[in-house]
Amino acid sequence: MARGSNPKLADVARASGVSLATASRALAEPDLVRAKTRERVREAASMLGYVPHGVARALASRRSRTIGAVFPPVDNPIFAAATQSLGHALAGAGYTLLLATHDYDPAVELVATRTLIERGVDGLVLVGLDHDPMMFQLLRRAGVPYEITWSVDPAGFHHCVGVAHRIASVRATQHLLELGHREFAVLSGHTAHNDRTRERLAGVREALAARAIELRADRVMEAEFTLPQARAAFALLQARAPGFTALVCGNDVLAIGALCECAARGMRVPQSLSVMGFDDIDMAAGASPPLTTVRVPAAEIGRRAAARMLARLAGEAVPPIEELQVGMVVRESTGPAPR
Amino acid sequence: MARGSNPKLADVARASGVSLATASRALAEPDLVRAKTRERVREAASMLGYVPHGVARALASRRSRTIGAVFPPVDNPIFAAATQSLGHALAGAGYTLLLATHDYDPAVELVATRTLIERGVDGLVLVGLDHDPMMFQLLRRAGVPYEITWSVDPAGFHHCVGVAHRIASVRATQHLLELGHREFAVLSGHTAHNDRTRERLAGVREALAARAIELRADRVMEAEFTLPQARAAFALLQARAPGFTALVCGNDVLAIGALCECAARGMRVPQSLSVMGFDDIDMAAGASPPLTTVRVPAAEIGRRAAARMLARLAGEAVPPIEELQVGMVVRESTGPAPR
DNA sequence: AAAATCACTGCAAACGTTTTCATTTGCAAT
DNA sequence: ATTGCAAATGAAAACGTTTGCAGTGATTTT
Repeated sequence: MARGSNPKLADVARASGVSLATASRALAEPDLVRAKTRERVREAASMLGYVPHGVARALASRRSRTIGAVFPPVDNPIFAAATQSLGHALAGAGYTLLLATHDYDPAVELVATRTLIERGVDGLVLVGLDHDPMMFQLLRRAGVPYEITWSVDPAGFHHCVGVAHRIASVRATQHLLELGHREFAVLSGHTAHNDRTRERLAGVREALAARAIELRADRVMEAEFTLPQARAAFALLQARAPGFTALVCGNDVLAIGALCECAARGMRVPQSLSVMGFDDIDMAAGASPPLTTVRVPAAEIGRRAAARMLARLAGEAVPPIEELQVGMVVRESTGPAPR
Repeated sequence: MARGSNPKLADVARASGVSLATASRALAEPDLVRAKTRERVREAASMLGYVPHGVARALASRRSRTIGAVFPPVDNPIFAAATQSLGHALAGAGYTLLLATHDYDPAVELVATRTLIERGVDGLVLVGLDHDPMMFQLLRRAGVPYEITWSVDPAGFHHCVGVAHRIASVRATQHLLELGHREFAVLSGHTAHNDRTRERLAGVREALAARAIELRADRVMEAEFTLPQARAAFALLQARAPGFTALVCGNDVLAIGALCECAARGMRVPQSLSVMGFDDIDMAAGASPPLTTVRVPAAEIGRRAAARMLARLAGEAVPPIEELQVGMVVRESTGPAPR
């Protein structure tokens, strides 16, 4: 436990007979010192087992090489994938990802963001546009650059990389309409504090309204993004307002939950009910029946967010808005409407 | 972008007419200053919108209130659950979780660990016992306390909180034996750099050996922990050495992959093949058929790891080893052996 | 040969806190 | 009033780097 006795840069400098400044440069900016000196310092460093003190470095240089991410729970596969690729891309550039999660609670999110800023992150990655108003004030005061993921800001006010949820949702609904469905139900995520969910729901409404088809209020149900909750919500939907032939789900987790419940009650998909997902998580292809869904490039969003942030930190100009394309993936959970 | 102009503690001190030291104490150790002074300082702080500079604080106090975690990819639901609960528990105690992931590559893991140590984490949470030998040297030199999760160290050398993979695996295999199965196959995770996987496989072998039942080498297959890989591996297993009636899987992801492939080829589970999982992820209960598996308390492992680490940092004595109980969850993917 | 340029190197001042130690203050007991 | 003591405060030294500026030779230019 000899933590206090860790070699510091001063020890390396002494061991290699150079000044602190030169030792620092030899390790951080190799081009600035003569090759021979550089080698001497490096050797001394590895000899002593020197590990730079990142905290001190951050204080002195006013950059921590750390990016914070404030995400919903990563037990949702799409967020797991995005954080994964985000972290990977950042690590490749010598940055570390500091991850915080918030359970869809804006207050928790605010605290987490504040904590990350205190920890001195060089940049932040957020999810969606719905935040406590204090968030943006906090971000502005701190002068921390941030990227918003998943959503794109129609006002063009924030840097964003995401997809057009509403349009994708319209397309998905149209797919069902083309199959002849007229009786719709929606298994949505909670719309409070979640603009993606709201947009997706709005997309369904928009597509139906365009054909003058009613979406009954009792056929819209909100549930948490977990399998058990989704099953329960679907059961409730069936009990409350049966008779729909198409179910549009806020995401794949909800859709797969619905499929599980269908299987459990011997309901045939897609013969008696078509189920549409959203996201195209890994599970979707393996579900039974394989889930028709909208592919959202989650990992790509993470990668792009990393790339954009790194570019901005390097002082490069980055287009404020980057919209990624989504695609319908038609599998076997949707079929012609029964009569 | 007025980052440079952020108020610092000195500004707060000046504004409230006290010294730097008193201002620091008023905010960090309220009991040490007179109530009246404390209020004056607090007021000045919120007036100015003062946000403490965590990096400077960490440097001066030699504690960062940050815990690092080096995990396999969190797209595996068990790790997502564990990091989630870990982060939660730490946040509740004013600590931040710094998460790094490593794709089951010991070299990457070593670099990530080193990075976290450089960042000044107060403690580390690792997964399993298989690590680059340099890891422990690094940890010892840095004097950073660490907790190993999932596995328990038989030698009692490290602080651990985990489960007895081998014994659980023996039990799971016995369950299949009791159902009359004699022809076994194993769909295992990669055993390199993964002691949990090896122990689980060893458990199967042990249980079979006890009944003098052979496990043919061509009936053991390793695959990555993803659905598509699992499906492919299962297909290969079927092609290479068909005829087994029981399939023991290294985890639920692999098992569900196998179930998907069974469904795709019209193979009836459990009538013609029994499938056994491991972990009891959310999906397991919803799979079709619902998966028989071994419940591993992933979230609880995260919580306990946090509690243990916090206790140790607070100087409390913590029993070095904590073994959590696992339980068989018998659902519908296992049944009597066909004849 | 002097001057100008260049590539390195070193000194010392940040960076924004916490914490030790000494000093002052407030208050109760003489 | 004085004393004694604890509680509250302040001055200044860390914490381990980076970095602006100045200095040193060596090398080139005039």
